[in-house]
Amino acid sequence: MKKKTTIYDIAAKLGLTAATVSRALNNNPKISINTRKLVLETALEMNYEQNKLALALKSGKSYNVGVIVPRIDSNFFSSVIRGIEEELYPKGYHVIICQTHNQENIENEKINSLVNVQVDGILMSISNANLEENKGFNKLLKNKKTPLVFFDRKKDIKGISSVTINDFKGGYEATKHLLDQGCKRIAHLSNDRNFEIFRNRYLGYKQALSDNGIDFDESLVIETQSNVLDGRRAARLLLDMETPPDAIFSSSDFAALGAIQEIKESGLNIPEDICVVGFSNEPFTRFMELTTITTVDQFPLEMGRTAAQVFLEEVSNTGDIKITKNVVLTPQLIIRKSSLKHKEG
Amino acid sequence: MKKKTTIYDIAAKLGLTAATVSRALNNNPKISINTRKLVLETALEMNYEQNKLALALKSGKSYNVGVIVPRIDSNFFSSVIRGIEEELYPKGYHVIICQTHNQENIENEKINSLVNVQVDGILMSISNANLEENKGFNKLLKNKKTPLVFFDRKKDIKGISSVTINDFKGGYEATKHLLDQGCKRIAHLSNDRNFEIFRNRYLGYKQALSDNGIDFDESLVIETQSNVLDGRRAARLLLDMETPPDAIFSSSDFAALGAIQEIKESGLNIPEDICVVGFSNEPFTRFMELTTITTVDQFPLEMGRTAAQVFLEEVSNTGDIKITKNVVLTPQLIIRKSSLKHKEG
DNA sequence: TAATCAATTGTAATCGATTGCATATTAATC
DNA sequence: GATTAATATGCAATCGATTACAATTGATTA
Repeated sequence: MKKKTTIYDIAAKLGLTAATVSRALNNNPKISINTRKLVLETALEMNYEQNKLALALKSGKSYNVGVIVPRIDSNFFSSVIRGIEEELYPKGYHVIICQTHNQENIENEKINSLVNVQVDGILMSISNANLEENKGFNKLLKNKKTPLVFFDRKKDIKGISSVTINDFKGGYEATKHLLDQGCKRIAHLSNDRNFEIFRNRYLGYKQALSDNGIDFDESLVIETQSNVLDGRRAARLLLDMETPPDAIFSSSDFAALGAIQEIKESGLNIPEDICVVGFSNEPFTRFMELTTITTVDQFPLEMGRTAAQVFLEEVSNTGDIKITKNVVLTPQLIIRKSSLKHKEG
Repeated sequence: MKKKTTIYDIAAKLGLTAATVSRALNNNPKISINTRKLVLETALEMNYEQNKLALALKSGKSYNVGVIVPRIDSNFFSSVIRGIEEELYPKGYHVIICQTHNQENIENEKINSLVNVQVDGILMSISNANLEENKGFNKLLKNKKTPLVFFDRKKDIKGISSVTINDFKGGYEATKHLLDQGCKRIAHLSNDRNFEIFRNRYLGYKQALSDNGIDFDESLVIETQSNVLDGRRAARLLLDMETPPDAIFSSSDFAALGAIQEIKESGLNIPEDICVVGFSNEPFTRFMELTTITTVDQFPLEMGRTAAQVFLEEVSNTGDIKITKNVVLTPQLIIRKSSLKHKEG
C-alpha cells in the first residue's frame, strides 16, 4: 500500500521545486520545453495523479454537484438523474445523490449537508411547497455562492433558474384530447396544488374545459396521491357518484393505473365507458397488455441534461449580473388505447 | 456573498489560536470548560461550519463513496442505490453515481475517476466480465486502499467482498415451479454467461431439470439481451421450432415481457399453452392486467443496504487482516398468472 | 523558597497543489 | 564590455483544519 506520489516526489527526484512541477503539469508557458518534458515523463513513470482534494481546498471548487430528489427509484427521477450525470461527467463533475422521501426536514438537512461538503451547485426537485420557510434553503439563497437549479417541482423564486415542462399545456392537451374523443364529463385526479406542477396541470385542465364550453364541476376534481392504491380510492369515489364521469385525467400514471383497475373491476370498459389519461409516461403505461395508457411524456432525460447545462452556464458565468434561466420544455401527449375511442381527425 | 467563517476567524475574535478553537470544537479534554463554551457559542454566532474539504485533505477521508452501475434508470439499480444512500447518509457519507452504459472502457475510466477524487470506497455492479484485464481496476485492487464491494454482478476475486442473491437458487426454483405446473419442455432465455449471475441462473435451471429427470436440451437455451425486443426475437425462435417449448424461464423480466407479447400475438395462451417466468420483479410485472408475470424478487433495497454495511465494516476495520465478506441473499419466487395453471400443492 | 506537576494554550508542521513575487541565468543590444 | 531584456526557476504564502510538541501559568509539595 504505497502512498500516492505528489508533485513534491517528482520535484525531489528531478532536483526541482514543487512549483516548477506544478507549472509544468499545467502547461504554464514559463516552463522550458525540456523541463516540461522531463516532468511529464517522470510523472507518468511515477504514476502521478493530481490530488483533487488538495485542488478543491485551494480552488474552492469541489467539482461535485448535489442532486436532491424525493426518491430515486422512480423512472422519472432516475431518468432525470441519468441525464444530469451524462451531461456533467464529461465536464469533470461528479453527481451526489440525495433523497428526501418527500419529507421537509430531510430536505432541509440534505441541503445543508451538500453546502457543507462544498458542492459547486445543487440541482433539485423540491419536496416542500413552502421551501422559502426553510432555514437551510434560505441560507443557500442569501449567500448565492452555490448555484441552484430547480427541475420539475420548482418554486417560482426570483433569481433561481429552473427547467420544467409546460405542465399547463400538458394538462390542457390531455383534456382537449378527451374532449375530442367526445367525453363531456371529465374528472381530474389532482395532487397537492401547492406544487406548481400539479396546480398547472389542473389549470390546463380547467382551461381546456372552458375553451370548449364545458362547465367546470369542482366535484369532479379529487386530490389523489401518486400511487396505485389512492388512484383506486379516487376512482371509487367517482364511480359512486350519481352521474359518474366519462373520462379521467390523472396527474399521475400510478393513480391512473389504480383508476383503470377499479373501473375494470366494476365491470365498465375502457375506453368505451370511461377514457383514462395519465401523466409521466412511466414504462408500465406502454407495457399494459390490453389497455396501454395514454399519458404525457415529460422527457426526463432531456430535462436532466438541460438542468445540467443551465448549471454549467451559471458556474461559467463570472460576471456580476447573474443570469436566471427558466427553461420550459414542451410535453408530448402520447395517445394509447386507454383513451382512444376512434381515430382523431 | 460573505466568506464562510473559519476557525481562524473565531480564534481572532476570541484572542485565541486556531489550534485551541479546533480542539474546543472537537471536544478535546485538554480545553478548559470556559474556553470550550466560549468557542462553541461564538462558532454558533458566527455561523461556523467545518470545511470538509480541508478536513478531507488532512485526513485523507472524503466521506464520499462511489457507486458504479450499468445504468441508473432501471428499477433494480435505482432501488439498490436507494438502499445504499439510505444506509450511508446517516453515517456521514455521500453517494456519487456513475453509469457505465455497459461499456468496459467507460467503466475503466469511472473507476479511475472515482479513485482520483479520493472516494472512501467503491460499490459496483460490473459491466465487464473480464474486469481483471482492466488496468484501472487492477490498480484499485493492488493498492487496496479503497474498499471495494461488488453487488449483483460480481466477479469472484479473492479479497473482494460482495453482496448478491443466490441466482442458482433463483433459477432452480423458477424452473422447479414450472415443472410443478406440469411443464416438460422448458426453454431458457439466458444472457451473457460470462457474468456469474446469468451463469448461475442457467446452472440452477439445468440442475432443476436434471433433478426432475428431464433431459437438458441445449437448443432450448437462447442467449437474449435484457430488453423487450430481444425477448420477442427469442420467443419467435422458440415458437418456430418443430416442437416448441411449453414454458420459458427468462433471466430478465424485460425479455419475458417480449416473449409474452410474441406468444400472445401468435395466438397461443399464457399460461395454458406456454408458461412464462421472468427475473427481477420489475414493477411492470405486477401491473400487467391480464397476465401478471411470475418472477424472482432480488430484494434490491436490501441488497443496497447490505452492500453499504459491508463497506462500513471494511472501513471501520483497522486491523491488518482484511475481512472479506460474501453475503448471499435469498431470492424469492413470486408466482403470478403467467405461470399458474393451477394451485400448487 | 524552590522544585514538581497538572492544566491549558500556543507554535509550527502537515495534508498537496497553486501562484504572485523574487531571483538567477542567459541572450541580446548598444 | 556593460546594460537590458527575456527566460526559467525558486521562495513562500495560501486554502482550513488537525495535532505532536513546546511553553506558560498557577498550584502543590518538599
